Amino acid sequence: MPSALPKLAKTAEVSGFILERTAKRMKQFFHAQLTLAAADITIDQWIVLQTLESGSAQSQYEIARQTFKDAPTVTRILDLLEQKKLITREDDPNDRRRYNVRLTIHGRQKIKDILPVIKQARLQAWHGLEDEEMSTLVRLLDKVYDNLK
Amino acid sequence: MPSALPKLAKTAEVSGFILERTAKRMKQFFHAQLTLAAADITIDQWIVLQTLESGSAQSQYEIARQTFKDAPTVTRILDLLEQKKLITREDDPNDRRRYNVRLTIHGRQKIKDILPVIKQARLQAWHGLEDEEMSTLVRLLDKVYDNLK
DNA sequence: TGCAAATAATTGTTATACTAACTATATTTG
DNA sequence: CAAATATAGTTAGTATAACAATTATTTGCA
Repeated sequence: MPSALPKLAKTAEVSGFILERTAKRMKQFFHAQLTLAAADITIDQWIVLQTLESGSAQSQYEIARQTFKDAPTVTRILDLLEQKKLITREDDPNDRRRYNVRLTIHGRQKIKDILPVIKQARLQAWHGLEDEEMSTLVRLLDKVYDNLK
Repeated sequence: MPSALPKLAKTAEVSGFILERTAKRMKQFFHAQLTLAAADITIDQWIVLQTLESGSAQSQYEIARQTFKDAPTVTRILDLLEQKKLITREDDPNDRRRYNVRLTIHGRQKIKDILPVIKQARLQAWHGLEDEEMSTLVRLLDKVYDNLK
């Protein structure tokens, strides 16, 4: 029976596709929930806001690192968040190349308003997955991630 | 011990992030491999080419459905592939709204040239994952995908 | 038959991503 | 200390992606 090898190759062929498809759908879904809630921010803007929420101000470099976005992308997302008055850029007194990016009060309020929407969306996304399945999924995805470093 | 519930919430919080991170890295990696091989196409253009490879000409609607891209995205990717003379759009004699999209000889050659690069990249991406792990991953991703329909 | 609804594709707008090139400032090192 | 190098951030160009609106054509049904 010569089907073992072809089957393996076939799996590798579709897995990348399934991965991308799911990630895309997830993004679409969260984006749709934000639109529905009239959140007036995108999911990527949300990711940046949430990164800032931990407390202290952060450089754009640090934001890029934590969100896995690149520097130009962070620049533009921050431009939009600044327009919406959700963040400010302050000059860093110790390094004049840098900004310290901070949430405004308005930005903190936005997070408070939107968090329930995000939590609800997460519930739906992971519905029916056991605890153990979740950690298996994360473990396998991390393995792939490490393979591509 | 009150850690069971928080741990669950925490997992749901990071899983979407891990999923997106891995999908993004995968895309970056394949894109980098194509660039390295001077393939002169992007990964999304590759996905469309590969969809066309099965043989018969296809409508843009069909390409969109199979690749999970939307119609405008397919239109623009095909514009680029047409510029590069890798595909042609022929009028469909039975339905004047449609095009039959076909690979050119040049397009078929491009696939032949690039396939080894893609196969090698797949090997690296899925390195160290058992057969069973692969199918588990696909099963779990599909479950999430279905949750978001 | 005739008209409303559905379908295929395009165009326009906004956002994200990658690359490259650029400015300004800091750091290293010879 | 000065020159080379590295780092932080921005700008520009191209590609992908979602959404909405538009055009042309076909289908469905009264």
